[in-house]
Amino acid sequence: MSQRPQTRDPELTRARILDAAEALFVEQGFSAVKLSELARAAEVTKSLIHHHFGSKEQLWESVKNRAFERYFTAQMAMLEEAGEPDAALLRSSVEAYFHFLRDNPDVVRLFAWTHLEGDNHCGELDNQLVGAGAEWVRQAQWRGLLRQDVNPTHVIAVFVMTCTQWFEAKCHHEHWPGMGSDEAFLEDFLKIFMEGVVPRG
Amino acid sequence: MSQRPQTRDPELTRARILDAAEALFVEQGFSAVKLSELARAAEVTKSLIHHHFGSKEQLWESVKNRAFERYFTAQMAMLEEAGEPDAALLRSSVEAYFHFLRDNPDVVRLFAWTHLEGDNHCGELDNQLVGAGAEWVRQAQWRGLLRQDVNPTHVIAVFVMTCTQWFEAKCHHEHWPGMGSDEAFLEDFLKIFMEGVVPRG
DNA sequence: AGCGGTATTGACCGGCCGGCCAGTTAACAT
DNA sequence: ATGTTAACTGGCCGGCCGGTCAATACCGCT
Repeated sequence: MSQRPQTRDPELTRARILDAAEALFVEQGFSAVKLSELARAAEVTKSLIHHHFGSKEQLWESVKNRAFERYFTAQMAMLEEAGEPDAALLRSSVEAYFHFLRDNPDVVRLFAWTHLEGDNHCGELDNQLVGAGAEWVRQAQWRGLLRQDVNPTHVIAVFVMTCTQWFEAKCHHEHWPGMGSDEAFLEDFLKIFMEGVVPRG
Repeated sequence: MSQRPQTRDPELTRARILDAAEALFVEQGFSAVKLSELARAAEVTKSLIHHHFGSKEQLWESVKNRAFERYFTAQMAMLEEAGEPDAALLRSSVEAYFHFLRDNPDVVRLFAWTHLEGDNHCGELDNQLVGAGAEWVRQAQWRGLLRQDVNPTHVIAVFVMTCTQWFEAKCHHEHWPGMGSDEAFLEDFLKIFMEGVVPRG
């Protein structure tokens, strides 16, 4: 049994607890996680968890806060990189979002858990993101680059939900007959989506 | 306290337990449900639950089996009603699926729980459904009624996943700025989807 | 050096969880 | 009537859950 370092580092301890908690909560869900298990995983005592976070529930809140903050800043960064709105940029935004979810499965599962809890925790942050995305679509519509008879928020919603569900329900449809790889599906989705949002020729 | 009827009816008892269990599991998830609570809700003793179902886990399996069977037969009935494949029928199939989910929120949550558990429980049944749907799309493609450069299974997947996520993540996006009602979203999704799957004119 | 504060520990607690079992009662076949 | 089977009950149990608390170890400040 390797001894813990003698020096104290409360921030590192908090981070270790948060990391272990995120892994377990994301894997098993809030009520299935046992504090004893979590303490073992984080290599701290149970009491220390209570000392730093108060209760299991507050810890769960902290985990969600931290993860959503990460999600939000990543998305905002992507959004700010975007330049002039046009169809090609919409396509690459969808690709970027899809690949972000692929590379961050924890975020996907966290969303799923909060959906089931009816938790709209990341509400304000998300409203900002969606608002910015919708505004972006609206500008492209004004310029005649996207069809104008659809609600811009719905355009965002369609691709966000398709990408999200692709990864949330992976275990469900990955064995469907004829189903392709991540990239093959994205390719076909983009064919349908892009053809559906450009103005009718 | 109303007395239970003196006559015995094991099937009714089983059904009562299954009903109560479905309600609780769907609401709270497997590990958050307590057998004592379930017994109270079903108006039976805890022992009786074990007598009929063995364990909490087996009960959860039974609940899922029953619910997925219902889902499967409903979907199969809808599929068999479908006639000649064409674009209009695809549209009405999407509408039917969307409204089915709207009217069966338990099914939606059940799917979400099983996704998080990595449970591919309804695998075989679903493969049949998806296979039939994809075959239907393939025929429409042969006849030139749908574009031929997309995987038929992906066409099914796109609309199934969008509809599913719309209801699974309702609490998440229902407050997004500019988001419309169920029907308004379905309308816009269909505009995009249908325009995306018909052959380019 | 001495002190205050807090990070950290381990022992402990009340409560309740899922599950079990011995016993009772209704249904039914003969 | 009587024996058999299975539905049903109440009481109980071992274990572990989240949480508490007094005691200790370490750090920063003066």
